[in-house]
Amino acid sequence: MSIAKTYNPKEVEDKWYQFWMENDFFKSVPDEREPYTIVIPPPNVTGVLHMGHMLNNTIQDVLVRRARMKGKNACWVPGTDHASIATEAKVVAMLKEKGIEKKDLSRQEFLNYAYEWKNKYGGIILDQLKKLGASCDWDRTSFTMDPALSEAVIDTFIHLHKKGLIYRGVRMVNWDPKGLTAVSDEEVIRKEVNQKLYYIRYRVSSIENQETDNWQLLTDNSLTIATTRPETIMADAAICINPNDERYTHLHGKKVFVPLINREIPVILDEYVTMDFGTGCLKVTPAHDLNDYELGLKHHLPIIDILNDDGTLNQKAQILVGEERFIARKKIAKLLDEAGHLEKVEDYKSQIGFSERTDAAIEPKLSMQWFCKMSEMAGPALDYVNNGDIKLIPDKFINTYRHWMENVKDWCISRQLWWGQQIPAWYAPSGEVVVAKTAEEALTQFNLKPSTQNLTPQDLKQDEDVVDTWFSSWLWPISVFDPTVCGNPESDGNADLNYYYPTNDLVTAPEILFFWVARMIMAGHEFRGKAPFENVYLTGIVRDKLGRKMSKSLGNSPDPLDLIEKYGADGVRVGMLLCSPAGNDIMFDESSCEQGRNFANKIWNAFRLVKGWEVDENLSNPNETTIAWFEARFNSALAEIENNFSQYRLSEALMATYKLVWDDFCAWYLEMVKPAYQQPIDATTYKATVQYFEQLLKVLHPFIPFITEELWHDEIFGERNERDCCIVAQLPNSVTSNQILLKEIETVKQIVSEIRNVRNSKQISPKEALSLAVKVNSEIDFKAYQNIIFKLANINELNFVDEKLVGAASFMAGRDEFFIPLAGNIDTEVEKERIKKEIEYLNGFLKSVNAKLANERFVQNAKPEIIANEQNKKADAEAKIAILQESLKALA
RNA sequence: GGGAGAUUAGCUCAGCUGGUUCAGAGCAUCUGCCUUACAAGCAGAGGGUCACUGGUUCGAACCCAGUAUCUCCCA
Repeated sequence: MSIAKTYNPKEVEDKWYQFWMENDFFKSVPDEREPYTIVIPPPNVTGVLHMGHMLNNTIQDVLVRRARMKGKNACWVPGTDHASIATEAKVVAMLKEKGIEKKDLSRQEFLNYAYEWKNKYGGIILDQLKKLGASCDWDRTSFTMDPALSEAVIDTFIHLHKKGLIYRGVRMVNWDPKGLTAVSDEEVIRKEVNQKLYYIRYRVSSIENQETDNWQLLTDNSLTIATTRPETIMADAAICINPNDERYTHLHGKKVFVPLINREIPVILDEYVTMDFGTGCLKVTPAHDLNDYELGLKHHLPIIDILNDDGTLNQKAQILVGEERFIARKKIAKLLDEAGHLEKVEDYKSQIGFSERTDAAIEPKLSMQWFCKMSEMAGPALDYVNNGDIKLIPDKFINTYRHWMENVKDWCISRQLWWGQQIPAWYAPSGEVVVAKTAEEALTQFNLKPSTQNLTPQDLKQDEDVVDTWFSSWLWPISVFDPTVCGNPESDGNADLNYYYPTNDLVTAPEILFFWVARMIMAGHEFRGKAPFENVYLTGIVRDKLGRKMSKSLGNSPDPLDLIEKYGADGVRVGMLLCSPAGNDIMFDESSCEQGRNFANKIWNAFRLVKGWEVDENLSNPNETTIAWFEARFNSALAEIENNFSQYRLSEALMATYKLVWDDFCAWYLEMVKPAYQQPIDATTYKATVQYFEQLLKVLHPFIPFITEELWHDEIFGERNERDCCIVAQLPNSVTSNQILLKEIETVKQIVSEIRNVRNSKQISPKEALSLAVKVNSEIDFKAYQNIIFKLANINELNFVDEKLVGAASFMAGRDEFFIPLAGNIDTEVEKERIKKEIEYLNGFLKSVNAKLANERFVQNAKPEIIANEQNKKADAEAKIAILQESLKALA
């Protein structure tokens, strides 16, 4: 049966994935082996696979497969997070299409729809990972809203509240008026927007000292402020000026009237105000601006909130009540103008925050929220990284991590949504609140207080809000194994947790270093007293080849499944890994997948060659040297690959593997041992080659699992028992390799190349056999390599000579001189020129070496081995020059 | 505005503790080849003032300072 000339991934990938699953090769249960654990960064349950996931999960799979093949009990836990905002938005949109409004549903009805949606679409992304070959233990698939994991979240909330680390407070949050929820800083996208800067005059209530030298800004007893948000003047609590601003010293201690509503507010002094921005007078609106809020706190200003949750103006605004904020802005500009308060309007560009989910302009808003105190937890979390218990890869991220942890702000954990874990806080009719797991427990707590006794369960109302999704995912490395220890740090934990935790590696993106990685470390410390992982491998952002971030809106992201369809999963994996050193953004170009596909095809064809060989037991082995060489080469490459992995240099490990297979094995080894067309091969060489092939499949497997598994089961490798599969084969350990042999074969390769060059330049066909003579000046025994040279360079005789050959093409390899007699085919002038050039080069080299050695300070300061090295170089160059000069003489 | 990082071949990147002529790899390009494993291939070749300017050193792509450009994070 003939094998296809090109490898067809489609025919084999699904088959082997199925096979691995059926045989439970991904499954892990605790045993006596050393565990190797990765928890997946749970993708958003609403998500579909994008290139970022591809990169991230390819890396994880390489690490997991490699660990498995090193005899560890490898466990990769998959799962998804419930992504409250994104999912709720999707469900709301879906309901809307059906003509159902969220506000018409009860909480439970809404959740039923949401679960229905999740059950239908929530697994898509995990199925896509299977196409990539991800060897996750699917039996362990977790979801952040699984009952047990949700309970862990609630228990954690109660635990931290008890410890005083969770509190309720009025704080400035990023309010999404469209989504009607607070969003985290990370969910706010800043964009530059063209705006207007309105210059508004406020009347000063009394001016005692009119001896001012700046009347442009102070006409008619007024001052002028510049603002982009004129609709918020009704919420003004003060005007702030810089105390050092000499233009305004006369305003110290004065009051002004807010235009249109004529409310009197004070002029306050603070160096916070930039004197050269706008007019140097700042309106302070504590309820609607974060900086103003802080200024307000500092100066004890009242907080006047004039906005409703949906972004319309409320009663406190006194005017334009009920108008939407942007409409109100236009209207108030008109009103101000009509009343003579609007001095001028300028165009102005500034950064505005938009909700990642709804794209509504974020409104800074004071709101009653639940917060998690970060200062106490940040300390230990920082220590783990500072003292090296957790390594960030690459370590340049330590600075960023440190900076963030040292300036950590409290975490707003409540979200005004239904999809998520409902906050376990219960309110009495009086408004008093207790935190408890159930209404009954809450009742017990209330009954202990004199002010809230004799309540019935019906009197209690649970907090409407849910907790932030990150409040689930920070427990992830623990809760996927044993959710019950969350909130119960004194618990011993189950067998799984004790075996798998702490996990080994976490592979994630640097942009969530803080709000996920750091918080997992906090939670790990809180509940286990141990960091959740040892290494954090930070991948880059996948960009297109123009350097733009891949995004749906730009449409510049290829569909990963299309890529797999086109290049095979193995090809895409190689393509992703080749261009992705840790921590660097990757400029993704489809051509790298093509390279990956070509690589798989190369392996396929190497296999076809070997498979096509017929063995003749009577033949003796002519390839002893070659076989020994590849053994050495394989081991030295293995050591290099090992070293790359130990430093998480995956792209380099792959490249080393790629070269080992393509260059060393295919281009050299196979060419060296390959019998002539339709000739049989000797048994020893065949056996060695098949064995090497099998070893290479193992080394390749973590990178390209499908083709390696496919080939693994071919009959050339002999009868295999059922569980003898590439995925669980054990990687060989590198043993010391024969360095002399490695070096000498390098010389042999050079000789072959030189002969090919001679053919090329003299236009001699590769089919025409040539004769070779060598004048040996080194220790190398070329007899041992004769066969190789004969075969690869089509040489039919090798003569050992003591004198230079005249009328021959010549070259040097190391110190040895080689001649190819080519009667009448040698242009001595060209030859002389070539040799002269080489001498010139060597002289230049020698000069630089001599200069070093003649330098007293070099000889004094440099390390002895470096000096010895220079002396070697000198001797070597001198010897070569001598030989070349003789050659020159011989030609003359 | 504050902080972090980057700048090496056309592209993507290595270059560890300053020490071989150290300037590398892969891809791309160019020139030959349809040599029965592979044209998704084979054999060759070209290509760089290591962003710039100074400094330290016997010696700098590497260390230091400044400049320029870019990226990211925070405000």
